[in-house]
Amino acid sequence: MIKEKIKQLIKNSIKNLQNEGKFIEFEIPEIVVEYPKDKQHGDYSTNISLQIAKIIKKKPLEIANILADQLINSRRDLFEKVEVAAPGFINFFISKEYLQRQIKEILKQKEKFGGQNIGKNRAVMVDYSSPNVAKPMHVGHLRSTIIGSAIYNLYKFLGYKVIGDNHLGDWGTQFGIMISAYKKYKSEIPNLKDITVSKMLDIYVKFNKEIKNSPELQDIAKSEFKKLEDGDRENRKIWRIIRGKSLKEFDKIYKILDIKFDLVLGESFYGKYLIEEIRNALKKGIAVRNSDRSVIINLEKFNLPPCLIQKSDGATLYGTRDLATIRYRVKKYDPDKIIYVVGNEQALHFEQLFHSAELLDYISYDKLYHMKFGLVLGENRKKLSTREGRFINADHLINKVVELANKTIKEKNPSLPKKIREEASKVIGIGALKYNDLSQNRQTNIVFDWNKMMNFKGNSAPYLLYTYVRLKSILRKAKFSGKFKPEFLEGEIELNIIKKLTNFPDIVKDSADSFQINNLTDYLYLLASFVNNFYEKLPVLKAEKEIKLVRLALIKAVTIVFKNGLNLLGIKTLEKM
RNA sequence: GCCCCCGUAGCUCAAUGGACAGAGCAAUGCCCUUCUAAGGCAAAGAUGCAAGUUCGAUUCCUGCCGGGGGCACCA
Repeated sequence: MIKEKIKQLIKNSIKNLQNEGKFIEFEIPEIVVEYPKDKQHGDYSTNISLQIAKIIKKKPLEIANILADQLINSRRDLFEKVEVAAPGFINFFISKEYLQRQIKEILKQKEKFGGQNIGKNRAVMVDYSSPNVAKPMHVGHLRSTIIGSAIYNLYKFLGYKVIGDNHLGDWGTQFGIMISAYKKYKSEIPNLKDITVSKMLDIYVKFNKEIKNSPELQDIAKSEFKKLEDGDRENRKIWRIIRGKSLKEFDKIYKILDIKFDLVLGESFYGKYLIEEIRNALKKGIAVRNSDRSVIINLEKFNLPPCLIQKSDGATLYGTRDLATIRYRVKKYDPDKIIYVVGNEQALHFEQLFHSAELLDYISYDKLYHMKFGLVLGENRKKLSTREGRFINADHLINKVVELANKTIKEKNPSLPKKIREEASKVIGIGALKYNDLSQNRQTNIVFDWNKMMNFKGNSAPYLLYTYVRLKSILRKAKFSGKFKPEFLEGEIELNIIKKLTNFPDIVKDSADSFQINNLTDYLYLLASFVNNFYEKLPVLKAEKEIKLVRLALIKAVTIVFKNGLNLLGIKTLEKM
């Protein structure tokens, strides 16, 4: 946590100067420490002197020089130099000795470098994946699943008590459609217990097409859902069987992706709280009942359309269940944050939901986060729609990527035994798939592109894994004994790698705080390119004894950080590929 | 019509209001008798338009153009 250290030092320096009467009284502005983009500008930088200059209307360079003097004198062990760059940037160059000590720290920590107890067991809930029952999982849910599980890992690593909840879409009018479709096409399904998910989808799509021609089918679907909600025995039975079948399919995907949840409650779980939910909202005067018997929460003061929580036929909606879910979660876990990993398209819904939850006094608005991401669009740049049967099946995608990985290994490394190859293809293929989603921050919609998904070069998981494998290969040939003399670690290439390694804890924290996992992927990619440059230029096995030992230590330290970093992304590491 | 997201190199992406806008793919030229060439090195290439705030704008404000999504009885 060098960033925090530097922040503290700056604060102290400013206070010292103020005590000496150097600056007139002013509030210390927010101190921001950055990682500069290139080597020339040092290892960390801040433009705090500019901020101060703005407040006290003095020359930034002058202030920067005074501050820099203070800083270097305060920690000669930490900084090699503290340099002022135009117009008011202060660059910190970490000292060689400090870096040499850091490699020992990293090696001491073995497999957990960067794990911190910032969370102190405070709870964070992550709501992710949440596919709709009775439909195949598609790429959109895959994004939520992958991003959600990474954010889960990050918070866990920081010491939070994290609860991952797969909030299944297993309730609502869409289920009314499913039940109606089943009843309509019953003759095609001799035994409900043998129904497959693809058959479910088939009749679902077929029924939706029919709705377009005869809109009265929509009403039938609604009433089937109402019956389900009211406890109709037949509908409950259909629901139970279809739900169970779907869950089995989902579990297969979660298993291959190596994704776990603490809770899989689903929307249906909250059925029993919904009447109370509506009554409660009415009683508090937050919700009102319209003349047609529907119930809404007015959100005009937030410039939002009202949130409907009960339909005129008495049935409940998405919003009702989500409110009940929040209330349940707060009561049971008292989370610091609830993070919803859901696509952009639901932005309005979450705005409504979060404001409603605050109005109802369940939880404050700023503890609720919609971690949104761009939609995955089809090749025609239009939204993929399950209803219309246009989607990319997650199952299919996973198989295809793993298959390609297998083929690639066969080409690149034909001597690798079949069994190892097959294990490696899973790690590489699924890693590539995950990395592709995690390395992007922007909320731009993504046009689904097979070529990109299958790109195993450059900034991709296979590149990171390749780097890791090569390091492991060296460690197999010359075992690292743990003994080395850090003072032999002094080449620029090696020191730059150590600098990078010491950033790791800061990067993990920043990624979690800002929900920007691509900070972490960018970091790992840059580290990998440093390392590739390193073993291209500097021999390890053939180096002189002390140099060899210290380089082995460096490699060992890098593998520790790599392993931690990749695991946080949900990517496993491997020994050979 | 109203609201939200987005517009950066030929393509896909990066950049808490900061330094010279970073990468990868594709295309060009080098490097496998040396720890896995899924690699390394070199050169080339970009902020939709117009004003504004600022010492400083890809980032913030306003307008326009372009793409996508959403707007109570779906989730």
